[in-house]
Amino acid sequence: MLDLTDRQAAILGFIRDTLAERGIPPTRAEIMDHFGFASPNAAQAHLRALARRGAIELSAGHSRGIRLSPQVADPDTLPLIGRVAAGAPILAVENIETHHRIAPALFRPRADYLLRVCGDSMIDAGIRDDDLLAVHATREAANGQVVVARVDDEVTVKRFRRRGNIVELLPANPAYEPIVVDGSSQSLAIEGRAVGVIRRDDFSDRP
Amino acid sequence: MLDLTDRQAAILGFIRDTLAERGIPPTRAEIMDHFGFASPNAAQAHLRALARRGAIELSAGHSRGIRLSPQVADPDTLPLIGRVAAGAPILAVENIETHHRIAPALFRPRADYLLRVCGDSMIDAGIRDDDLLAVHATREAANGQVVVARVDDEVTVKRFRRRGNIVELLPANPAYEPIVVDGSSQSLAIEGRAVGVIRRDDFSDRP
DNA sequence: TCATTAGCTGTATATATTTACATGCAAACG
DNA sequence: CGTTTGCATGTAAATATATACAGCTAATGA
Repeated sequence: MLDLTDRQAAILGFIRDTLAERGIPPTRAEIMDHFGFASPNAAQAHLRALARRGAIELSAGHSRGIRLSPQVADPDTLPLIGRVAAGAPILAVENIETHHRIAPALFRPRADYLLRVCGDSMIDAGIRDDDLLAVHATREAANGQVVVARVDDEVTVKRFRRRGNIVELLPANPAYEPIVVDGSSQSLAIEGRAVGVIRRDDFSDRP
Repeated sequence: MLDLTDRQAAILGFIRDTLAERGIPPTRAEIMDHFGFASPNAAQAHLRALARRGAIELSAGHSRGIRLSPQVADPDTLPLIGRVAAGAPILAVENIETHHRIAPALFRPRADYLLRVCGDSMIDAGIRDDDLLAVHATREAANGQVVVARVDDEVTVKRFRRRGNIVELLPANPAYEPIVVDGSSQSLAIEGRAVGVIRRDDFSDRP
């Protein structure tokens, strides 16, 4: 995912540890001491490498100006995907609205991201407009599971059903029609499986 | 709780904000700039005052050596309440099944605990058996809101409606009857308001 | 083979940061 | 009434910190 060398991973680990133990990131000199470097510049070079790889962000001119990037910072956050740009991978940066502090392991299997649900086509399955759907990223789906699918660049949430060569994407709402994909005229890709839902709502019956 | 002056609370708030926005605590000079002080010593004096009151901890000789004390740093877990023992306060230790890593501030107003839902009496409001209901602990409820209420030692989740002296607790499922409390024969206590729901489920239509 | 990258040493310096000291005013406390 | 506390100004110095420059070795890929 981030493709760090062992050494870089160790430096990143030290930053994480310092943050956890002292509440502040380390200075170059502290990194130097911890790893036994003879020059603060060794630490500086590592930090720049980590920044280049997106593991950390550096803020110039400020002491301890090191911040862990969101994915690295807290393994207990999930990116929230809003409107998915046509053609872009779901997890592309431009689709990420924000990160929420929710342990991915709260769900089984583990959630990889949250997807904001648009429309009420799955309402009978208890999935409502504006819900945050917890999604496990996988290409595989079994009949009856609710999946995040991409049909001709359009991302949709539906119940999956395969019959021989034909895949049906079934809404859970009588007002909607099933999507039938025969594999030749349209392209279909399974992006993930729904593993949970989060709703922020006071359930009030008055607007 | 901590008995801070307004000014001290403002300083503490700025430290918290800086931490949230930049990932590092502010320096004395940054505090000075933000509040328009003419001297970094004003900030220094405030920090010492906050440390004396236990709101923060200072580590001498280190830049940005400010850390929020545990009580001040907002906790990022919510207790999960399972079966509520008769007579015990909801948040009593014996009711807490476990803690889940979910930011309380993900919900508005802030969630104080999660309650495992038993039964499907609120299914038409999208609250299902075994869901985790995010609850904001409060004694107050407005008509139409979904509340956690205690009627004669029994804890239940229902929609709240008051008509004069009579309170109705309405299920969202035609198979159930409303609970009517007239305030004399039965005791009623509002424990909190529903502010969200978390479901761990793959939504599969097969058991 | 040459450019690039990772991973360092060593030196130097500008600047960021903490922190002590001296001082003042107003309000609260015993 | 004297003392402490909250809230500041103003100055100065020690020290913590970031960061540039110059160079080195070994491994890697074009």
